[in-house]
Amino acid sequence: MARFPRRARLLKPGEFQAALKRGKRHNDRWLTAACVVNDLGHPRLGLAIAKKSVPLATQRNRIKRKIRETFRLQQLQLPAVDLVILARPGCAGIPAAELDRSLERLWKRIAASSPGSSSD
RNA sequence: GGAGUCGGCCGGGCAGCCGCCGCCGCAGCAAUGCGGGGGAGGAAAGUCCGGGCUCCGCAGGGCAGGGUGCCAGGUAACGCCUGGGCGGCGCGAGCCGACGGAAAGUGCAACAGAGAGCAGACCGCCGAUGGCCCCGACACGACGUGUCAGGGCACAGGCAAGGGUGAAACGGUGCGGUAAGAGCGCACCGCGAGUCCGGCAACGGACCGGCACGGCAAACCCCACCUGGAGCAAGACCAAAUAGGGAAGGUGUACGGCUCGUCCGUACGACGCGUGGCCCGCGUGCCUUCCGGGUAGGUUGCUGGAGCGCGGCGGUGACGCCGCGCCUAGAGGAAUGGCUGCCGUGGGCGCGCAAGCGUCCGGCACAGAACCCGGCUUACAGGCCGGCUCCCACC
RNA sequence: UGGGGCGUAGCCAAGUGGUAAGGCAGCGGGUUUUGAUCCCGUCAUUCGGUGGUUCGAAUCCAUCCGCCCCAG
Repeated sequence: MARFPRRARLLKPGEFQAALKRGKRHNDRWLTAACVVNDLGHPRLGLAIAKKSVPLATQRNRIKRKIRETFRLQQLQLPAVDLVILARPGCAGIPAAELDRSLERLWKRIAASSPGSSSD
């Protein structure tokens, strides 16, 4: 069952810093993913949707929900990495389906980049 | 039926599956699992005001600084709200107004213009009075003087009505008046720190007075009232690792003593650096335990409150009082979502005389709690309810 | 989330009630064989927007918009 508990998230500033500083980056048209391997056996997600890129709070929330939902559904196919998703400027008003396609491309690239995917 | 105006309210609905965040119950050492129940707004926004709460400061009062500004009331408080006054807009219902003081003082007014503040005379008007010139009549006396009547000049002087400048020119209109004019006089309007009456007051009415007192206080200012500073990243508690602070104990060598012990006394400390050694100088102990401050991190503040609903009473109203009922988000890199079906609603297209039916839509606003309230302001697809006004038609 | 600051030509900016300084850049001209330098001229229909006060607003007041900084 695809759940999304607290342990599957990045919680502390240090964890974000580590992913952003040492992580490998995957860029798409609207989003950037920075990921670094962890030793937990499952992936963890952190979101950094800057106010500068998406000025309206309601749109930031919409994007974050969409990312979390697809992460929830895709996490069994992902390797054990800490990853931070950043919003790039200009993605404020894009339609939901466009965001879905962008996310799908990202998940595939992350899954392909690291050989050992989490199996449980 | 149309146009308008004011007030109140909603701002998608119902299901199914999969998730997210608190709370309660049960099980478990725990992680967690199962069950129940809850989970964004009218603006949650802008942060423009006012409070609560917390810490800091503080005897009281005043000054400075800041704010408010017709009057009265409401309120925890307000720059908010209600009622009233005055002014303006509208046929009207209604709407709008930073709306105290310019007679406390100091200032400001470019350019234009004669003159810009108790001013001024450019064009102009007059020239009654005085002056000069022309002419006539009369008197005296002999070509002059005087008196009177008429005409002219614009010299003295008078005027500020009209023209012109300006945003603004020292009350307005009319009549009288005058040489021409002028509040010089009168009527109405305006004005007034006068008197009386009504009103808690703002203010209004009547009478009286006389024409003096221009504008700007979102210029300084005066008057009245209010006002300490910072903010939940406030503040409180627990508290690693590392470094440093304080306290206690232990830890080196030599000699001597005896009750021969991890004992007592005395002396030298020891190590590193500066020169290998000495003197000298500088620097530093090590180990154990405890204490205090305190970082990371964690806990708390954290949601029951000037609360919401209904009813009654008082008040024109804002609002207040009483009774009954209800519990209604508390996250923390941050939940309140995803997919699907049906309905509602809007638009396009097709069929149909029409009602309507079918189909498509990546149509259905503004927008997301972060300590909590009261306001203001700004954004907002569409829709519902009620009061009132005006116009048209008909009975 | 809270606190603070700024907005004047393409850029840097002065001006704080009375015709919007100055510099760089640009454009036109002059000087020079040509270029650089230098000289002259030109460049603000909304002083971020909208209302208001005033005779008059970049300036004073209200409100909205945009940008930047600080506090983890």
